[in-house]
Formats: sequence, structure tokens, C-alpha cells
Amino acid sequence: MGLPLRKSKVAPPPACPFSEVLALLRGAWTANIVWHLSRDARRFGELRHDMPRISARVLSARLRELEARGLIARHALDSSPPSAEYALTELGRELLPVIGAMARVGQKLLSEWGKHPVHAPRRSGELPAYARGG
Amino acid sequence: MGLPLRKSKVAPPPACPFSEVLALLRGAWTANIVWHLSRDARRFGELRHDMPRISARVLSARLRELEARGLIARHALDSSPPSAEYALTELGRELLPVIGAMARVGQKLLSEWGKHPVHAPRRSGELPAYARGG
DNA sequence: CAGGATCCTAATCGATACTG
DNA sequence: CAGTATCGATTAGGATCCTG
Repeated sequence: MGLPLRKSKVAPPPACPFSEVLALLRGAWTANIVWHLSRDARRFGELRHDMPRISARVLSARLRELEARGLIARHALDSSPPSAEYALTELGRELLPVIGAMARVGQKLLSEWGKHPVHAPRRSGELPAYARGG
Repeated sequence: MGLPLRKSKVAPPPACPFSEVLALLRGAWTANIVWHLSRDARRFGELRHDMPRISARVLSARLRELEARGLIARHALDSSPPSAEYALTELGRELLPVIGAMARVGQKLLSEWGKHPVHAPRRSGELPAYARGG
């Protein structure tokens, strides 16, 4: 018979609701949108310009999602042609420390991976595209 | 003719490599794995026990991915039946501040969403599964 | 127990075309 | 300009079976 399962020594996951934030930032774009709104309000087309590879469909979907959660506010401008402006709400600004932390760690990881080459997996096997050196 | 595009006023995305961290934590499970390794080393089966809904296939894939990046170390234990233990490396511990920040913000978001119900989207349209109340 | 192989479903996203 | 609708490609992840 094998080793007994150990319960987490000090504390199991002590009620850690970061899953919500992960779900929120899930997808390739949401965090980038928040980042690009961190300085000032931006219009739909400006955001597309800031992130040239996002499609209108996805940008629209993410913005509606963030709006539904109260993280951004949408202001329709009555100009011609019409435009809409998006801004972080106070609640949305709560996400900025997370993004800041990710940016700092990202720096560090990049510099480490620059020193040592990223190890190949032990055996050939499934690795997602972003892990295969693209 | 419409409003001119505004360049980001203060600074555009001033070189923010959080995309790497996002790519790293992409998927529903990677951050949880790091979290569960934050206290002490855990074996494969213990991690499965900690996260009952992860499949062996995905857990294995994520562990190999984190190992390939030098964020966790794998130690094969010579017991019978064989087992393997995974632990965060020093580099992997750099991720903990990010996860801590996510946990804090997650708390806050949950409490806000508890006060006001989450707004429905303005029109019926695509919302991801995790946004539809699951 | 650790984990690979296969099959399959659901979700994400880009491209394109179209509307107000 | 600010979106929406449709389509097809890619991917994450679960279930199941199988091996050392």
C-alpha cells in the first residue's frame, strides 16, 4: 500500500476566491482591455487601434462582459458618426494591482528564460501553442 | 468625419509583459496548481484530491508545462507503488504575489456583486459560460 | 499510484460581411 | 464609427481505457 494522502499541512486552500478573477481575466484579451483603459477612457475604435489583432466581435463581447460586471462604464457620445467611450469604474480599478503584479513577474520570468533556455518537456507530448516557442 | 483617434495620453502600454504571465496562467487550472503547491510539496494524487474536478490528463499536462518553464520541480520518489512529488521552485514562488493579489481582489468583487446583482447585458448576446451564472 | 493514448464536447477567437 | 451575424479553425478540458 502506498503513501497516505497528506492533507495540506498548514492550511488547505484557505478560502481563496482568485478563481473569480481568473474567470474574469480568462481569454486572451480581457486583461489587455483593462490595461488599456487604465490611463484614460477610450473609444471602441481606439481600443481596436491599441490592440490591432483583436477582432471587433471579441472586443465587443469582452466590453459587454466587463460592463455587465460593473468593471467598466459605457458612455455613448452623441457625435456624428456616433461613438462610445469606455472607462474603468472604481470597482474596475481594483483589478489594476493584479495586472501590475503580473507585469512585474512577467519581467522577471522573461529575464530568467533569457538566461537559461526553456527546458524541453521530458517526453514529446502535448504542449499548447504558446508553450512551443511562437 | 468623426473624432480623431487619440493616442494614449500619458503613455501607451508602456512595455507591459503581463501577457506572458497570462499565457502561463491560462486555462482553468494552472493558477490553482501553483496555489496548492504554495505551502508544501504535493504528490500527483494529492493534487488530484485537492482539485477533485481536474482530470489526470490535464493535471499531467499542466505540471509538465510548469516544469518545462522552471516554475516547479519534479522529484520521483522511489517508493512502491511509485509516486512523484512536485514543488515550486524559487522562480515559481515569484507567481505567489500575483495569486495573492487575485485572491484579494476576488474577495472584493464577490462582496460587491453580493450587494448589487450583476447587471444583465444590454441586449441578448454572447456571454461566456462563466458569465451566465454557473 | 503516476501518467500516456484516444475520443469527444464546448469555448474562444479571427475573418468577413452587414446594419444603423 | 460602433457594433452584430455567421462561419470555420484552434484549443482546453473531461471521460475512459491502458501501462509500468
